[in-house]
Amino acid sequence: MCLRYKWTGWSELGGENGLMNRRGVERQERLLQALVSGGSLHLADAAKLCGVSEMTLRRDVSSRDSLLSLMGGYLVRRDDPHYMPTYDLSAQQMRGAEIKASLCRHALSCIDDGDTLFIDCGTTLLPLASELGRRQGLTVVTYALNVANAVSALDDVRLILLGGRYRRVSQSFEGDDMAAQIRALGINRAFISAAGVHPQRGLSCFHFHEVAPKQAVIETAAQRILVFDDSKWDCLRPAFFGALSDVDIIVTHDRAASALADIPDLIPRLITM
Amino acid sequence: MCLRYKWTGWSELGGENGLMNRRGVERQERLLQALVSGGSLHLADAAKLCGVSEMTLRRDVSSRDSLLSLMGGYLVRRDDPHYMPTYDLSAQQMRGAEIKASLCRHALSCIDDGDTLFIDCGTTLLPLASELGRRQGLTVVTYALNVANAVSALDDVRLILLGGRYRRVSQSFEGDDMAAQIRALGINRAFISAAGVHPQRGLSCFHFHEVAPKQAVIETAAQRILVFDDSKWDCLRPAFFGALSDVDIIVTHDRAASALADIPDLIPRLITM
DNA sequence: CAGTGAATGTGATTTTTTTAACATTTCTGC
DNA sequence: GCAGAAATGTTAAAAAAATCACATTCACTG
Repeated sequence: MCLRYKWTGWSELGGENGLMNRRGVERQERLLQALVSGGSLHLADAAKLCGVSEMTLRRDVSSRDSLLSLMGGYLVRRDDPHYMPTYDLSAQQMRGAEIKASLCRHALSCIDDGDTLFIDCGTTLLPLASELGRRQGLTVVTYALNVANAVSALDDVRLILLGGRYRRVSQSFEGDDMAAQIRALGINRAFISAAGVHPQRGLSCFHFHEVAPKQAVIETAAQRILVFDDSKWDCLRPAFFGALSDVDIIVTHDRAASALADIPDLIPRLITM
Repeated sequence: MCLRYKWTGWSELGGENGLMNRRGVERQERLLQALVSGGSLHLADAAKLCGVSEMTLRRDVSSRDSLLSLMGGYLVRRDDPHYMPTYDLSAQQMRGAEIKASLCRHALSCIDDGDTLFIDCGTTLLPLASELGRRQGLTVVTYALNVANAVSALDDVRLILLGGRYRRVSQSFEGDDMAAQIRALGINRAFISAAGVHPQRGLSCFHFHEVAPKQAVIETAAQRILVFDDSKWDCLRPAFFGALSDVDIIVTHDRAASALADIPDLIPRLITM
């Protein structure tokens, strides 16, 4: 006889709002460890390993503080938004990602085997970093954690990370002597990003700690390649780091490309799509 | 009139054995680009994006030469280590992970709010790094990429990464002046890992480039905490970096713990489980 | 040690994904 | 334009996963 007058159900308690219990945390710890080096684990196997039912694991995973997630019956580590900017790509986001990817395809064509590249921070150049496996004998210099992670996955590419204090906002490092370190390296080709590109005022970014490395690279690299998408065109950001004429090549498209094409005697060479 | 005398069905032709057609390859190219930096895409979104039915994409994906794969309704890159199925997760491995996690729980109890910690490379201390969110005002110094990634996810922890040339084998960086940088920092508590711990010969690791930072830390840190599991006990590895008496605290258990407990006048304090 | 609430298990139900079979459209060479 | 093949769409059935409702177990407290 259904006399339970105030039953609210487990959903409310244990669902997406709740926190995991002690043993739940322990289980998660185990599974997380099992997946440290990536990979996925079928729910049934995981349940057998932990000695609990699938349902229990489902409940663990659905708690708000879980670091695991379940997709199609497989447990995977919940994506760190840090270096997984596009987790669950909707059609909208895809557009932006596709644009960046196509910019990077063009940028990739500038690269020769054996180059020593600099890759700037931000998300624009991330697809470039992931595609470098197609060239031989490359060395990549960067001060961005997300770029370093992408490059670290490529077996044939040497990686040099300029360390220092980590800045979450830009996912990059800030160091006193970064400029000096950059000057000590022989950078062949530098891929530079910008949060703002203005026809008169030139290149700017959000964070002041990015200025020193950017300028050091502009100063020392043999070839400087600016890559930016339309959303940055005609924008001013707090920290200026250079002029349009400080770069040798510009990779962009659409609005920015046609505006740039109209500038007479533009110094950088223009690559558009 | 069903006179088709030799109809074998599509399954045989288009299934796992077949190759993709021209447009299929184009579609895949597009989707692959969208997923360059990892992540996943729901089949329905992908279908909308490509302007075809879900079924068509399913057929693309199931062709032998596809670089995409489908898990639980989501498209992912087939080579993405994040989604690689982990087939053989033996109770053995699981046990190792569990041991490391429990060692790290003990290590965590050594930490006070406001500490400046050093965390060594390897997998042993990885669970420690992920748990640091429980303390306030911490600063973490490391030269390991995996540790840096774990710490970068924690909002309240300052991270200082000692950069340089990346070494895949140890997921850490090698730099000329790393020792100098470490000496310039005020490290409060250093968590040190070792690939080999020998009762007489002391502490060793696999890679020579780890020796300089480890020794610099041992030399300068206020408190040195060695963490290792049983599999390292009584082992000699190529590169020696210190003696047992160079550390202040040892966190371990089982075989190693009882052997150490038998050593008279052992200098480091022992924490076991 | 009964009683309570949290944690977990079980099986039915609903939803989603996968597969299969066949219809329809598009392409290609003549 | 037409035949035939290739590519894609549509629908139904099967399989798997996710959710739900409630039963059971466990760990405590008084």
